[in-house]
Formats: sequence, C-alpha cells, structure tokens
Amino acid sequence: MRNAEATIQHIVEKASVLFNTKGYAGTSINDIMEETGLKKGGIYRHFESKEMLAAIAFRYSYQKLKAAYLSTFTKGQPADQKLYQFLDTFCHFLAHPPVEGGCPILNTATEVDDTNLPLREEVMKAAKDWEQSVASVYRDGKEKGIFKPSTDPEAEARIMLVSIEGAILLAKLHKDMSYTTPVIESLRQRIQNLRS
Amino acid sequence: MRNAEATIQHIVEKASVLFNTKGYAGTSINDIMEETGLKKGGIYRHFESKEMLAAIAFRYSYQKLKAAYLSTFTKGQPADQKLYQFLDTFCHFLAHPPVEGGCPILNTATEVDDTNLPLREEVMKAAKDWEQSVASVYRDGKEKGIFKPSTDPEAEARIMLVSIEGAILLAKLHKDMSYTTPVIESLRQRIQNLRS
DNA sequence: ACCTTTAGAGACCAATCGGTCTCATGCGTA
DNA sequence: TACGCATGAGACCGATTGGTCTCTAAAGGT
Repeated sequence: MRNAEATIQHIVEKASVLFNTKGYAGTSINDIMEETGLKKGGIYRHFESKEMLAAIAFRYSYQKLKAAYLSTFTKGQPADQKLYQFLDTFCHFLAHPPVEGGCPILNTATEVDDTNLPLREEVMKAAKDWEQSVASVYRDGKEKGIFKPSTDPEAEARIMLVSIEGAILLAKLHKDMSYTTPVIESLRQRIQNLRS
Repeated sequence: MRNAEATIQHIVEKASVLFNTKGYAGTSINDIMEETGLKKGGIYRHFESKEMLAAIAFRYSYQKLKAAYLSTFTKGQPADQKLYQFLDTFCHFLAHPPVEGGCPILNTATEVDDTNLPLREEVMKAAKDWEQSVASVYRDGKEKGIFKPSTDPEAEARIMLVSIEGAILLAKLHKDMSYTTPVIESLRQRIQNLRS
C-alpha cells in the first residue's frame, strides 16, 4: 500500500488506454481492475465514479498526444514548414499512434452525450485547445508575411482539424490508412495556396 | 397478432431511431420494447439478436438519408451545380436532419469494433456507396467538360465525405452548427477551382 | 513501541444486460 | 366449426454492470 499518488497515476495510465481503445461504455470497472491489478476498493478510493475517472483519463490521453505532436516540431521553422511537418507527423501517427487506440478526441466525441457531462466538457476543451494550437501557427505565418493577409487562422485551423478527424474516422472504418492520402494532399495544396 | 411484415417494419423504424440517437451499446432491448410496445418474445421472434437488428436498422437509416438527399437534386443540372446543391442540402440537414440523431455513418462508425461484424459490414458498405454516389457526379462533370481533365472523382468525393463527417462530428461536440461554415466554404472553393 | 491514519481487499448489492423458453391466443384454412 | 400454426406475451436465466461497505493491515508520527 502507501503512495496514493503513484496508485492514482497507475490507474489513470492503464484506464486511459482502455477507454481510448474500447470506449467509455465498452470499458468496465472489471476491465480496469484486471489491467491495474487492483480491486474495486483500490480504485473507488481514489475516483468517485467511472465517469470522473474517464474524464481524467481522457485529459491524460490528450496531453500525451499533444506532447507527442509538439515534440516533432523544429523550433524557429517558418509557419508553412511547420504545417507541412504537422501533416507528415499526422501521417506517421496514423501507423504509429502515440496513444493507443488513436485520436482520443475522435474516439470520445461520438460517445459522449449529455448524460456524461464531466467527460463531455473535457473533450470540448481538448478540441478547442487543439484548434487554437494550429490556429496560432497560421496566425504566426500571417503576421510574418508568409501567408496572405486575407488568411483566416481560425477558419484554416478548423478546416484542418475537421479534415483530419474525418479522415481518421473513415480510414479506421475501412481499416485502410492509405484512405487518407487524397485528404492530406488537399490540405497540403491549401497551405501552398495561402502563401503570399 | 398476424402480419409479421408490418411488425418487422415497425420494429426496424423504431429501433433505427433509437440506435442512431443513443448508439448501439446505449440502446437496450428494453428501450426497444418500450418504444415499439412489444415484449421480448415479439422482438426476438423476428430478429435473432440485437446485433442483427442493429445492422438492419442501420441500413434502414442510411437508405432514408440517401433518399432524402437524392430528392433534393434537380434533374439534368450540370455537375458543379449539383455539388453546390449538395452542400446546401447538407447545411439544411444540419438543422433539420432527415433521420433523427444525424448522420448514421458517423454515429455508427466509431462504435463498431470487430465484435460486431454484421453492423460493421453494413457501415462500410454505406460509406462506400455514399462516396461512389458523390464520385459519380464529379465523373459526370469531368466527362461533360465542366471539370478539368485532371480531376480525380474518387479523391474529390473522399475529400468531401471526410470533410462533411468531420464537420458534423465537431459541430455536434460543440453544439454549434455554424461551426461547419468555414469547412463548407472551403469545399465550395474547391469545386470552383476544379472548373475548366 | 504504540496509536492513528489510510490504502486497498473483497464480499455484497440492486439493477440491468442480452437472450431463451413456454404458453396462450387469434387468424387462416379445411 | 374445428384444427393447426404463426405470433407475441412475459416469466425466467445467468452474467455483468457500477457502486458501497466493512474490515485488514501497513506506514508515519510521536
């Protein structure tokens, strides 16, 4: 026993993989017990409900994914290069996802309804954060004169996020990761067309 | 009693709404019993399992959605006009979905894993059918000289499908249908850029 | 060394899950 | 009119769900 901190971390790590792989409804407390090696008492001592655990586990997954993306960026690159790199990283992550089960935003967004408010809030926050991260690159490129002054950073970021999430969704459905190729190509073209 | 046909139809109609609204896992046989007014015996007489019922109900939802789209097309329009109309219809359907719960492909694609093969097959078929329907419009436009000879109908259809599904996903997450506006605008531009 | 605090085990709970089976009933047919 | 079969009611099933509660025992403070 002892060391509640480590136990909590252990539960979150294991649970985040389960939730992101099998979904919220598809993951039972029993699954989490098996994976962590803990019994009910050990889990419910630290988390008041499955719902709360799922929200915290989701945040963990998202942070891990974000960190993995950020680590691929070369500092001081021009904005357009950063975006190309972002797309390359995405393609690489399709085959080798940094978080098991693939994009947590996609995996969770469809499942959360209004009966699971803590989790829903967490997913919305993550989607907005993601969009803003990408938008800031466009904004930077616009300010530095790389992109046309007419560039709308928020709109561009949204188009990119939407295309990527949609592409993952359908690629997973068809079990064919090359499905995304035309979509990525269209995003590349779009970045190029923005250059001033 | 009597009239098994009508009973089956009744079950499929009610169940399709439930599945498309609350998801496969989120819909219980009890829910279907309440909605149809039938008891277990009446349902399981006609469907061997929840899984099979879900597959049939999904097909029904998809066919209804497709019919609703097709009915908005004006016959003999040029391809680019058809596509603009398609996007307009999509925008209208965002606020007034022809099938309750929104796009069945999106709603079901994330949930189906390998433990639900009949349903998964059905969703894959629907996605391919949808893509081919759109691709055929591009193909027609290319053949009639409206679009550039370099146009890739399949790729264009895929980009549109992916963008639309992604847009619905995030619009629903944020509960903000205007979220899709920049995405639709980018699709409009893309059609315009294809014109020869 | 003792005592308080607390992590975690695990029995237990009611509710619900998908699914089965038997039986009553009403319609079509002979 | 009587029979037989299709239809659906609904009791029943074992498994599983998320969650609670009590109790044990180890660790930290004094």
